[in-house]
Amino acid sequence: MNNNLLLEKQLCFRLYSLNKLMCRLYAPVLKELALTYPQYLVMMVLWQYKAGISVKDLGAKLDLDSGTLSPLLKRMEKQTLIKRERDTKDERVVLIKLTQKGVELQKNAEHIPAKMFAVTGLSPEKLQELNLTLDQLIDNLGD
Amino acid sequence: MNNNLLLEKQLCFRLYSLNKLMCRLYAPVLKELALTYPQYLVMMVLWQYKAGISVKDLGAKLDLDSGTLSPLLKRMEKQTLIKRERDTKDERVVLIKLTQKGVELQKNAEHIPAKMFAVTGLSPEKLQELNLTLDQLIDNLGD
DNA sequence: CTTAATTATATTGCGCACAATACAATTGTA
DNA sequence: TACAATTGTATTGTGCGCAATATAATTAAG
Repeated sequence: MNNNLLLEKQLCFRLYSLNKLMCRLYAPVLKELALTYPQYLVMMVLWQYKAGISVKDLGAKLDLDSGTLSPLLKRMEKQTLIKRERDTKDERVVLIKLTQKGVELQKNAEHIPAKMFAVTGLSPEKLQELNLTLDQLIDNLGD
Repeated sequence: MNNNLLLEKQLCFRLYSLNKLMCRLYAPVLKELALTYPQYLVMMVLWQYKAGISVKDLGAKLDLDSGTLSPLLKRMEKQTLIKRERDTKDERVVLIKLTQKGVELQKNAEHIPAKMFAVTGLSPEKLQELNLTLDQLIDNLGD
């Protein structure tokens, strides 16, 4: 009797469950900023690239394609968090830039990382070690 | 300048990325069984509970609610992998049972765990250690 | 200069996740 | 025995994630 197909044995199920748990823990915190979880990830990139970034480069950072990003960015534009404008140098490129509202939202987000770290219940050392292991795994899976 | 909002620092982003990478790695393997990733998780539970299991208990094992499971199970029923029948003891309960086709599919899935372990590039010891850390984290996040 | 290939983005369709709601079956309580 | 509360499942609507396809702009090759 082969028992390798037990749910409890699967690394993939742990990652699947943890990702869902994380999303649920972030949801109420992000609701105060009127952001979804993927939108929060986009905002983190944009807060880092305040000069603007193309959809392509944004997709490379988040590992998402235009099929996901196009509608997501349109929703964010409707909330006036971002602007979308064609690059005059290359009309194929759409540049994403924060609006003033989007820039200012960062102040309301700066408390989040510490708050979320606290709920993990991990020590800083253990978190650091886990992050390194996960980075190695991401690398092995051919990111 | 607060740099805690960098994507690269987030545990949650690593879990988000890894879950997506895992899904993509499983997709071509599961396509041979005509299963999606969540359907594969459901099948693993059903292969373990061959006598049948209620939607509620299935949802408890997978941490999914009826809003996700109901349509998913209907699609699996349409593929004749499962049967859905009301419990005569309590008509509110819907029992999920494998069909003969569903039972036999297990043979075609037994090679998957070893194959997926190989692509992680982790040693058995490292995998074991990671699984324990993730279980602890799942526990801390209040599963 | 033309035309073929490439690139960047958008669109469509499908399958999850999940909040919110609805509803029928069961249980608890007076 | 009424009838209120609870339980188990289904439905609706929104937002991803991604494969497949389309299209316009740019670049490459001859």
